[in-house]
Amino acid sequence: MAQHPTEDAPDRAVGGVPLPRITSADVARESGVSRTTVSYVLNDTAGAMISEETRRRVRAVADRLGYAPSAAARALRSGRSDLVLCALPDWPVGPVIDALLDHLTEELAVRDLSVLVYHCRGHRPLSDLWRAVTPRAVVGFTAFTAEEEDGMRRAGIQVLGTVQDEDLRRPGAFAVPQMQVGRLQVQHLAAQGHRVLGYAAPTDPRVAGFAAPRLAGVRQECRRSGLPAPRVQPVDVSADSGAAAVRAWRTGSSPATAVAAYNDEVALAVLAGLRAEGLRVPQDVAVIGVDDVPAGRLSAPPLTTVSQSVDLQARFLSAAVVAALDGAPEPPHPADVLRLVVRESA
Amino acid sequence: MAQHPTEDAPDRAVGGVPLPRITSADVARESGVSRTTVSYVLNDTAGAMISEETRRRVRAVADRLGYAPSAAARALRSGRSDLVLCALPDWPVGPVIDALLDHLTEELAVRDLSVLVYHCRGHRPLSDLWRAVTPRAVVGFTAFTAEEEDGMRRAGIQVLGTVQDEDLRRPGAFAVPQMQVGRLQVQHLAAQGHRVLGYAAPTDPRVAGFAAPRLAGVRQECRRSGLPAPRVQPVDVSADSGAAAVRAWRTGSSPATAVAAYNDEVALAVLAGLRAEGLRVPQDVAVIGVDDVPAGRLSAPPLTTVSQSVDLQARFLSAAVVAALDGAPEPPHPADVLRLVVRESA
DNA sequence: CTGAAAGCGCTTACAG
DNA sequence: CTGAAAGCGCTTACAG
Repeated sequence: MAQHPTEDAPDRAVGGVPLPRITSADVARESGVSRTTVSYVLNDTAGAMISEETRRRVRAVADRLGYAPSAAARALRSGRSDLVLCALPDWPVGPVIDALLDHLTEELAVRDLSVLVYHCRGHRPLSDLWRAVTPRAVVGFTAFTAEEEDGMRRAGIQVLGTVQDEDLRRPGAFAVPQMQVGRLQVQHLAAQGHRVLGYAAPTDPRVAGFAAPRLAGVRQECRRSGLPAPRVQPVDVSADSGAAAVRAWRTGSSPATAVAAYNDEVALAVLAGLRAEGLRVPQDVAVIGVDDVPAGRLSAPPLTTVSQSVDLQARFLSAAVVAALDGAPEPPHPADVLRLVVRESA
Repeated sequence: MAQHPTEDAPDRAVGGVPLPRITSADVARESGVSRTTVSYVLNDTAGAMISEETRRRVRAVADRLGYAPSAAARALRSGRSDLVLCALPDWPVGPVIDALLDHLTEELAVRDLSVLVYHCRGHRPLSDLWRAVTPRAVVGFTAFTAEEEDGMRRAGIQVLGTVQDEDLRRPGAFAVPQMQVGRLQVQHLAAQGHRVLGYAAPTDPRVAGFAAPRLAGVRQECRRSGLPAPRVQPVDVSADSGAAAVRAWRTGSSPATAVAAYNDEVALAVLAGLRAEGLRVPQDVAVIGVDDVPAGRLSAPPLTTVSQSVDLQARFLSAAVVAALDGAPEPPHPADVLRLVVRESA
């Protein structure tokens, strides 16, 4: 916005008088054919017998006029759009989902599909949106209610979505097995000889859906390996919070010698807390995170973590969307999405 | 996607037979009025004299049937939608823009506007998209070409966009003054008595648009303060890269005693490089970043940085979009968006 | 090889 | 207070 009004803003001066839209009728008139022909040419409709000469002319005129079909009209007519809607949860997404979206956008662009991202916030129900834009598919990075999902399916929209681990066999489900994430953390820690583990849980209640299965996996693996149950402490993104948790873990007759964190960000806070308490990592306390964020490579010491291999997931997700759209069988889930990245902290 | 086919997938079994859409005609028939009346009631059309009794009935039926107007039809009819499109650049966005989007989504939801985010990737031109969804406004977090912007304006779409510092007076422009960011970094460093500065530039060519003005600000402030020109080194997100830059800064007759980094992520890499080279922060070399990311609070030592106060920016952006939509005068740019956050690294 | 015509679902003058 | 009718721009049988 201009801080001071300027004289030379012709675009704005004539503002409020939008030029009429270029329609297929304009292209038809200008190239001396019917709208039918224009539609056939521009959509490469199979079985339309149109001379090369006519095609060339129509395309040239469309280009010259800057014609772009109205998606609204097309959607109204055909009942479908070229849109894939991604619904994001109301918690901060972070680099993993960002990367997933980027990849998906690129993959689907080659199929002439546009990915639109909706941040589920505040009070507009998602249903307003999908009824509005009638996307071909909706990809949820947050759980849908059963009614919502039913509604979309009934409207002929393909629904893919993250689910909790136990629902992974449902059609359209995709998810990293979050329990497995927790198990992997404990396996690594136990292999290093640690027996008493602390668990750094997130404080943001909105991520509870992810946090619960990870912690469940940690608990389960502790049981399996014959370790005592993990000592859970909430940790938010501050050194103070990390330090408080550290003090709690170190008290008692059997202090924890290793900490599994909900994710790298929380792990970084634990690292800072450990530093503040004068404890060495990994000698006094080992730490392992989840996600493999860039900052984890740069911390002191560099963070051992569980990577979710975004690339594999992204490729699978794109393939799953395309398959759903084509009515093709779903692609196989990728194996080995989880990878242990051993650096110095554990 | 199911890992194994399941028997109990009734939703999928009947798939491909989408239920017909509920239309305003259905609501009209069911409530014994005309479609006109349905439209009047549901849109609260001013000047429509409809009995409270009728309104109640229509609304009840609409609810019961789960009626939601077709955005495609509405857009076709009115030439406008309830959508605001945000165009993201093709580089990784990070938490600042994420926060901006979240806030914008919430602000605009109360005006019944939905924010849709488009990751500009690959080969689909943006114009395909805005012609397709005919949004009320397009907010660009990346520069538009002049033709693109012209096209949108002519189609009656409000265009807001980030611009380089020098264009800040253009209508629809919003931007944090990036040069000012660089100046602030140098001012702080100079106030601490540093005279020879290193600059850690990003290696990703896609962020050049942001990097250039920040570095220009650093250069300018060095000149003004009578400091020698900053010694620029590229740094990517790795300790090795940070260490290489550190060695370069420390060689020669007048080694740098402080480093300004393009952003916090790069600053974290510099910190890691300094650590690897056995240098103390800030005693041997001071470091200042930009963005105030969470990881910067947790690093060793905690990172001094320039915060862009996302809240203020978000509020301004929302207000600017709403004003543009209403044809109201643009809100004043927020003052003091930039804030120095002094922690321990400088 | 090409065109006239219907219809997707909505809103809005216009006419009762 | 309410309804019949036009028209937004497109695609697609259908008829030449």
